[in-house]
This record gives sequence, structure tokens and C-alpha cells, in this order.
Amino acid sequence: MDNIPQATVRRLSLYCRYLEKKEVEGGNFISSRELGDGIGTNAAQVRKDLCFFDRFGTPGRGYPVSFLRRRLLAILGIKDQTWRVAVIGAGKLGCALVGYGGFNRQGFEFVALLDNNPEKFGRVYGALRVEDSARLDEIVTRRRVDIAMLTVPAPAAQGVLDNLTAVGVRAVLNFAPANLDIPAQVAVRNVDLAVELEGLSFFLVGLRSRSDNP
Amino acid sequence: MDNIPQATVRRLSLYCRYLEKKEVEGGNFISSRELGDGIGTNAAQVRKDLCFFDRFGTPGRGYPVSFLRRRLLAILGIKDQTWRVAVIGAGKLGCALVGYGGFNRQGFEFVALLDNNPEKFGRVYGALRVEDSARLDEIVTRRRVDIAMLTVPAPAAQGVLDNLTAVGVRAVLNFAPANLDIPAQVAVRNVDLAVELEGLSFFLVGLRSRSDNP
DNA sequence: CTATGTGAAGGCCTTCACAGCG
DNA sequence: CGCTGTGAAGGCCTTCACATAG
Repeated sequence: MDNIPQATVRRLSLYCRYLEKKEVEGGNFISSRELGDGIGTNAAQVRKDLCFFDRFGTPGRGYPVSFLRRRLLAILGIKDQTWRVAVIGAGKLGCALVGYGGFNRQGFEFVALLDNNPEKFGRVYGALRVEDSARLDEIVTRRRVDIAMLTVPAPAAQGVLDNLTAVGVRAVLNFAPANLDIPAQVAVRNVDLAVELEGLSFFLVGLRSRSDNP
Repeated sequence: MDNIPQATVRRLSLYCRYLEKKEVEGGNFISSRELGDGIGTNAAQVRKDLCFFDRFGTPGRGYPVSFLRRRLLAILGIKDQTWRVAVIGAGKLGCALVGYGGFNRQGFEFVALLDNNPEKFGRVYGALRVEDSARLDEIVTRRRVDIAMLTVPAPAAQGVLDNLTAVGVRAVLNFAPANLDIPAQVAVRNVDLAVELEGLSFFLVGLRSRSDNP
């Protein structure tokens, strides 16, 4: 029971979000149909995803909302667990992320904001001061950082990633538009806005040519 | 020659990025092998992706770097074309995006920054002033907005999306953690940081349990 | 002899369909 | 009778393998 598709894991997060809404509204049971509709997939997919883990449902009734939500949170590792997050790169994006309160709400806590530019040292964003990224090793170790967000310029990204993994960080959310060499045993998720925008551009070009030659 | 996999489109962006680097370094030809290694895939995948569109290569030599890059830019719709982007939601993230210069570099230009909070009207970020999102229709039309970035709170996202599509916007990059109903003929790409973080959390939990019970 | 272009094979994820439970 | 759990079928994307071009 190990090889869970990435796509399934992504949907688990969406299920949790929908279940939270449903729980607040006071729903007790939810069908795979409704849960699927709610996140933009279908009932069979929901049942398949969930049965990777356990039998959460009751035939004829559906899934108990609150119970299912707690179980999924546990599976995702954000129940009774707060991951400690460091942001490397105190540019506009890094500072915006630290200032955003939405993550603290559930399971994640910012514990460091680093940059290599001395002019930024000491500036305060959210609950953090900018500190010197030359002290990355020490800070990451002492604050027991679990996850790093990489918001440095692309040319610096590989070096920082190597430093992070050398100190034991095993999970990285990378915002730099760089093609990183990813060490084994490390998970890197890329958030690449240029790729997303260019995907939209490609879609628009297709639309246009289809309406030009109908 | 129509049904291009999303995955292929995403890789096109990465190919372009790698080719740009290669072109600057003065490379004339590049093999599918090198291009694949460069973006973290393999040679066969590169050839398959490219041959959806044309025969760009020369057997025995590889692909002409500069030529291939220009052709891919054209396919992605970012050669001789600048898409006009509006950001809806002048929170920390929206303002950081507008202030980030990286997109203007190629193919995208910010033309509006809207919010519904009167206290923010008139504040300047990058080259833009915050304007009233009540005037969305007029502004989007007059400035010929092609793409919208949604950086509003989740509960507001669906309403804004509906407004945008009503005025003819067909491409949206959504940052709100909301399960949106997406109208037909509209492309929405979601950038969902909670989903990414929770994916990393899931990975870390898996790592831990595997090292506990080896 | 090297490297592309491409049908065929393979693998992974989604969808189907139905047995079985409440 | 409704809805879950799940093997089987289907579809899409990736990888293979080789004919072909330079």
C-alpha cells in the first residue's frame, strides 16, 4: 500500500478543503458523487483515491464528513503536526509568502527568512526578521526546518538547494524558474509561473487560430 | 495536429528556457539527449514532443538551437506577441506579482491591478496604481486584457471569475485555494500552494514511517 | 556512424461496471 | 434500493526500438 499516485495526493488536499467547508455547513455524510463534483472530478475517482488508504465509507450512506476529514489530514501529515518552514530569498515573493497567514492556519509555520543581501538583514516581515543566508546551515539545524521555500533568483537556486540538502532538508517548494538537479531522497515541487502563463498563452493562440479558420 | 498533451506544453516552456541558456553560451546544435537531460526528462520524450509540431532537427547533428527556440516561442504564442495581464486582488501576493519584473521580459505585460478595498485605491506597485474592482468590466475591456491573475480571497474567487468571463477573458491563472466552476471555453490554471505544501508533507510522513520501520 | 522521426509497446491513471453491504 | 469498494477495461502519456537521413 505504498505507490500512491501524485495525482491522488493532490486530490486529497482538495478533498480536505471541500470537507472542511461541508463540515462547517453541518453536513454529516457525503457521497463520492458530491465530493467528486465539489473538486471537479467524478465519483469513481473519489472512491478509487480513498480506497488506496482504507474503507472510510458506509454503503448506502456515503462518507462521514468529519471522520473522513480527520483521517485525510492524518494521512497528509497535517494533523497533530506542524511542519517548520524556512523561506530562502527575501525578495518580493518571499516576503509576501511569509506575510501570508493562510498556511499557519493548518500544519505549517514559518521559522526563518533568509537572504544574502546585507541591506535586508533585520527587516521584519510577518513574525520574522531577515537573516543572513550565509548562516543557513546553523539556522536550519537549530530551528529544525522541515521544508524550505526557494524564492531566490534562478542562477542561485541550485547552490541553495545543495546547501539545504546537505543540512538534511528533504522537502523543497521551488519558485525559481530553474532546471534543478534534484538529489535522491529529496522531494522538490516546482511552482513555475512562467510555465503556467505560457500554457495559457498556448491555449489562447489555439483559440484564436480556431476562430480564424472555423 | 491538435490534441497536444498538457504535459508536452509544459515541457515546451522548459525547452525554451534551456535553449535560451544554450544560445547565450553560443551553442549551435543540441541533441535531444542534452535537451532532455537539461530539463529532467529523456531524449525520446523530447523528440516525441517536438515532432507533434514539425521536423526541427537534422539527423546526425541535432536541433539548431536558435532556430528551435524561435519556433517554440512562436508555438507558445510569445514571439512577436505581448499578452496583457490584469491582477485582481492587491493583497501581498498580487502586489508582489505586479512588482516582479521577470514576466515583462518575455511576452507578458501587466496592465491593471484591481481591488475592492477603497483604502488601497491609488497605491502604486510596479508601474500600476490600484484601481476599483467595481470597474472591472470597463477596465478589462478598455485595456484589452487577455489574461487575469486571481489573487483574491477564496470566497471571492468564483464571483470574480464569472465577471471576468462575462467580459470575455478566456485565460485565468488562479491563486485562490477555491474549487472553481470553470465555464466552457475558458482556461484556468491553478497555482495552489496549500496543495503543494501538503504534497511535501505527505512525502515527509512517508519518509519518516519508512525510516522508523526499515 | 550518429542522431532524428515515429509506429508500437508499455505503464500509469482514470473510468467503467457490478458485486456486496447496510 | 442506494452507495461503497474494487477488479477489469480503457485511454493517455511515456518509453522503446528501429528505419531513415545526413
